[in-house]
Amino acid sequence: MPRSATIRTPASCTCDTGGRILLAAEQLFSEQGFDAVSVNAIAMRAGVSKANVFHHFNTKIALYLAVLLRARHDADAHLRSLECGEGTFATRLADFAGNHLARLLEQEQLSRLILRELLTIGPCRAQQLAEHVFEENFRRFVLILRAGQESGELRRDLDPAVVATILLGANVFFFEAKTLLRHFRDVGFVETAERFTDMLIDILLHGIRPTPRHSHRQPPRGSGTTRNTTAASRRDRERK
Amino acid sequence: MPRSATIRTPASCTCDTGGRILLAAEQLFSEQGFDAVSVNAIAMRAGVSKANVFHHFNTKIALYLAVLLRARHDADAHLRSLECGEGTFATRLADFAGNHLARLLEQEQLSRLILRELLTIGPCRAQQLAEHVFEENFRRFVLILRAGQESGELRRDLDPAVVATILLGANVFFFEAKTLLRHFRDVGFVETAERFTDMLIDILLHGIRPTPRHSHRQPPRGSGTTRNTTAASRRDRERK
DNA sequence: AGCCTGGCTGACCGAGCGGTCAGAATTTTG
DNA sequence: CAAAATTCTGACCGCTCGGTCAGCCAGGCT
Repeated sequence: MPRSATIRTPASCTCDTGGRILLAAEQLFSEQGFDAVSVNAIAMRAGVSKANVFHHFNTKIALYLAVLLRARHDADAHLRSLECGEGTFATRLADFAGNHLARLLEQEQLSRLILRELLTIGPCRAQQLAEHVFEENFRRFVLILRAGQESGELRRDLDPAVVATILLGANVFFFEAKTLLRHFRDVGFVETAERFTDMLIDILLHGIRPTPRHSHRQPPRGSGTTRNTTAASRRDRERK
Repeated sequence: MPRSATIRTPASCTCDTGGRILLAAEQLFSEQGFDAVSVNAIAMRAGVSKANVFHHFNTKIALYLAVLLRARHDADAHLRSLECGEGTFATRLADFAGNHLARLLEQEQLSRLILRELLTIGPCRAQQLAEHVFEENFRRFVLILRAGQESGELRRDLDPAVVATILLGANVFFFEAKTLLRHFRDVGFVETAERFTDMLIDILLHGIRPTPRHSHRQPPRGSGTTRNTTAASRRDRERK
């Protein structure tokens, strides 16, 4: 039995051959999609023979599943590492939104891979896998929102799932369309994801209609030096 | 010169052979993407021979471009037909959001096609075409928002493009993820797009934090008979 | 030494791909 | 009616695809 029947453990994969294949596959799949990438191309980028790819992963689709599986593993590990329970509702919301968008952007290839999978309808391939990926984040987020409702910091007449959809959708669309948005006029917020998160949270919290609080601070457009920390120093104002 | 060199006019395409091919291609491309669909499959669904497909469209990619072109034509025509200028800012916003989401849903296949195109990075294929599709809608929307700022119904310290991104992103994500969201618990708004639009506009206008206005109307969860008209009868409350 | 085992490879296979072409079938034109 | 033009098809081409297979080669064991 020369073929490795067990799925390769997600860890320990940058030095051995299987890891190189997995890495190459991740890059190519997310750049061009499943169908457009040939096993030969993966083998060439990994610096091995095509037959060797089939030696490590029985079929092309098994390799694809391994890539998706590793994506899920990484996502879970990263998000769980910053499992936050402290802070006000607003700060937790901003933290979640900022971290979610940051992860989308820094794991650009995997994000595209999963979003592409989302568009492929039907019970085919690994849709349930992407489902698991999303459900974990979604539920964790809904929990934060529920807590906000119980503490009185979030309107009780809102469906938390709708709020979650709006926030996640804004982030995902920002990610999907940023190459397009960059070419539009009227758009100046593409390069700084933090500014987008700030404005998103601001809009979600206060709405877009004029209020006495917002009518006076007119020029927040100047790009100051508000950087580095994700969401720690930006919530000086507005608390409770 | 047997081949039709000129691109087929988008209209007049359900009876003649070229139209049948175009229709079949639109369905298959949007279901499975460009690479996963063979010309043979398109020909079979259209009920013609493969060679006949190449008789009407010189190459496979020319056929793909024709499909995208027709999508843009239809989108422009439909959206321009309801070019609204009357009503308050809130109603115009709700109208735009509702119509945008309705079009996403009713033209499901084409929407998926364009979103998939959006995920394929690089200067390849017809990305600039999708760019044109989006830019038209985006600018029209930003114009509505600018008008709201000038009339004092929208905060002047907000970047209109950010507001547009949030709203469009919510709709697009609702569309993309609705098959997934349906399987989640905590989610009960998937089947009725109108309810989602209502809550989205509500959140955008008023924010998610408790206000005296919203603290009393607790149970909007019951699914009444609020249907049929897109956004005409729903703005009885809240005006200026 | 011999041998075995597992990672690895070049050569190969059948299938299906996008695309071509000569010519049949049909319609238009004179 | 016949001729010309157009629409359409079956057979075919070169090519690449996912996948297979016999065997090479290095290292560990006895």
